[in-house]
Amino acid sequence: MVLPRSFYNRPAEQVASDLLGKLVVHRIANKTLAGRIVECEAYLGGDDQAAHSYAGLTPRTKVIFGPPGHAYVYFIYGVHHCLNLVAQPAGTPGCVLVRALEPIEGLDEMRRRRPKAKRDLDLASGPGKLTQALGITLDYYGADVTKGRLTVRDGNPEAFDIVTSTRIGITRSVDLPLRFHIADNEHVSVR
DNA sequence: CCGCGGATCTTCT
DNA sequence: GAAGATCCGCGGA
Repeated sequence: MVLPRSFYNRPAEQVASDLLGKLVVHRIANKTLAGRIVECEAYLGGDDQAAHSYAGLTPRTKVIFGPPGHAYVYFIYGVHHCLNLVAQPAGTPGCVLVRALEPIEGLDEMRRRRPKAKRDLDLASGPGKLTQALGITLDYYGADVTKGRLTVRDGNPEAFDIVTSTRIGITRSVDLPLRFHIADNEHVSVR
């Protein structure tokens, strides 16, 4: 079942924690590419200086200030795309960076899209890797993930432990405990 | 195994 | 101008 918009209409850290175990599903070129979210990070409004929305409402960040349940995709270091899911009600910035997926469906196609991945563990174990593996680009900036080709769905209901830690790769607001990942999962980007 | 730097686009100072 | 929510290949230990 596709997650409803109400799922995202909550504080970003709550959405981030609850996104663990859910599936990111992309239908492209008659194929279905799907991965289980094993790691993500919340980016907040207010005092969170690491959040892109901290710069205010700009053409790039406007989707973060918009209604929940949409994709915020951006291009970084001239090389990589990163996928975020917008949380919290319209007018209140907040989003969740999807940092790592465990490949579930369409492995052959993912391998084709990530020729540099030596092992399946390298297919989607990082924010730039997973967008390449699933074929997610700026075309999905602002896309509604409650319908269409890119969606987020319920996963296997098996239980797992959640580990909370500080976020990775940022230089400001580094001490906030806003990174969440599934315990003992091999596909997490940094262990 | 570890550390360094290149890639080369977008946004902001 | 410079830095950035990254990844990969190279060289050295």
